[in-house]
Parts: sequence; structure tokens; C-alpha cells
Amino acid sequence: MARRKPPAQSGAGSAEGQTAPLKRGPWTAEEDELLSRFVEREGEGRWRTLPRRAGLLRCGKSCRLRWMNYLRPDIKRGPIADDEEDLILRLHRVLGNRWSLIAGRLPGRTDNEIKNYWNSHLSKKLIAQGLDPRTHMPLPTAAAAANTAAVGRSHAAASAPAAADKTVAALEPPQPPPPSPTKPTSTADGTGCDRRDSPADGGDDDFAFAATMSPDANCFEGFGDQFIADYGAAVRGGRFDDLMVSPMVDDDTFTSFLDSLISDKQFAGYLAEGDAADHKDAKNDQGGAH
DNA sequence: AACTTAGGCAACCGCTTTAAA
DNA sequence: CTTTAAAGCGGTTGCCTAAGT
Repeated sequence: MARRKPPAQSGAGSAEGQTAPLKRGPWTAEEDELLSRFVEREGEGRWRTLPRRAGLLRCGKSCRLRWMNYLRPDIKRGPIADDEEDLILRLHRVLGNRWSLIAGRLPGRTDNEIKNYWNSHLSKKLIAQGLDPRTHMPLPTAAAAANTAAVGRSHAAASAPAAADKTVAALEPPQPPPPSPTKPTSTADGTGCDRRDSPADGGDDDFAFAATMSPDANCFEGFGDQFIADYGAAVRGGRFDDLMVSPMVDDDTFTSFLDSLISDKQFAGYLAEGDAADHKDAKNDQGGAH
């Protein structure tokens, strides 16, 4: 459907070390067919060399993306259902822009699809509801905006309703977004948390947490409450990654926690706790910040 | 009917992490 | 231990189309 600039066949290809010019832009049915048949025959992987082996004039990255987002047989097509949307909202509240993690909870949906759906639908929906799509917290009121403006950022915030996202960004208080939407780092910053799936473990985990864990880590009872409490605090303090290094969290436990989000009851509890704390924080904020 | 604008989404880009050499 | 290849991720781009003027 969407099309991309056909191509000045440039850059990305040269890294492949190929002499033939690499094709870019939309895929043709013939290319899809070639790729599908090749992957079905040879399996996924070795994307770098796949194009040559499959007879495609594409870079490996492009092939992988096409397969993952479009050709895979288990891809679910069609509109996002209400329950899927609801789950996306819940997971995003917890995970932030970790699209692959969110997608992992929605069988047949790709991270790209969810990301697009979020950007084009859900974020606007939240804004319409007066919620910040990044934090899921209430957006600053007009009064708060005026306040902010008075402190010094007079003009960026005050207007431009059309540029909703930008406005939100402009109004965003110093508080960093919870599950750090941009480049949440992992082991590099010492958290021991990698948001990516590791090929070594099958690529199906939610987080590769620090190996350290308490003996109780596999017990989700209790962990859930503590995690939610810790999570709420961490999120509100913008310390998501701190939380992730918690020694009580391991893959299974966190996975169970995510699964629990599908349960209305537990999620409602989480929200209630979070909201209560939010209100408390809000009061505190009014007292002193800035 | 012609033109403009905004929305949707596939594809690309740049970066990080992991595993292998 | 260091380097490099491979894979994966989130952000961004830009084309197409529908809606609005």
C-alpha cells in the first residue's frame, strides 16, 4: 500500500559487498514469491547472504523486514480488534515504546504494525482523552501550561492544537518518560537489561534480565504486588531501567507479569495503585516543582 | 473538477547487542 | 581479549489515498 521512493538505489546496499545495484522501494509479487519460497525451503536466518542465494536484488535487512512484517505465514491481517487495542494500551503503559515486546503479546501482529497503529490511532485517542500518550498520565491542563509558560518557555507550548504530539512534547515536564521510549539502554548502562530478544534463547523472552535473582523470583504471587509497587514508583520517577535490574525479576516472572495484564482484575489493581500515587505526586508537584 | 491537506502504513535508516571467529 | 558479522530494535521517511475545500 504505502510506497517508498523508488530509488536512488543507494547506500544500504553497498554494505552488502555486492556489485549489482540493490533494489529498493516497494516489493513486487515476484520478489515476495521468491523470498517466501526461499525461506520456506531454507528457513529463516542468514539474512545477509539470503538475497544472493534467493536471487533477490535486495539487501538482507530488507528481506528480513519484508518477511517479518508481511510474508510470514502467521501474520494476522485486518484491523486491530477492540481487545487487541485494549491490550496494546495496557502493555504500552507498562512497557512504553517497546514495540517488539508488545507485539510479542499479540499473536500475528508485528511490531511495525503496532507501532504504526499506535502513532496513527492510539496516541491521538489518548490525547483526545486528555492523557499523555507517552506516560499515560493526565496531560497538563491549560492552567499548567500557562504556568509553564510563565516560567520561561513562553511560546512553544501555548498553542498549535494541530501539532498535538509536538505540543505534548513541549509541555512535557522534566520527568522523563517512564519506560524510556527512546533508546532505553541495557547492559551498556549497567542495568543488565536487554530489551531485545536474544537469539540464543530462542528470541521469545521478554527481557534478558540480570542473571541474579532471589530465590523467590519464580514465585509470581507476591512478586506481582511488589513489582507493581516498585514499577509504579519507578515509572513515576522515570527510573524504569532501575526497576529492570531488580534482582527479584527474571524472565519467567516478568513474562507472567505481562500475562497478568491480560487479566482485568490485576491490571485494574495496578491502575488504581498507580493513580492513587499519581494524585499524591500531583499534589506534591503543585507544591514545589519548578 | 481540481487542488490541498492529513492519515495510514510499508520500507528504510541508524544504532545496539550478541555471537562467532 | 578484540574484531566483525548477524540480527534485531525503535525512529523516521515518504508515497498513496481519502477527505476536505
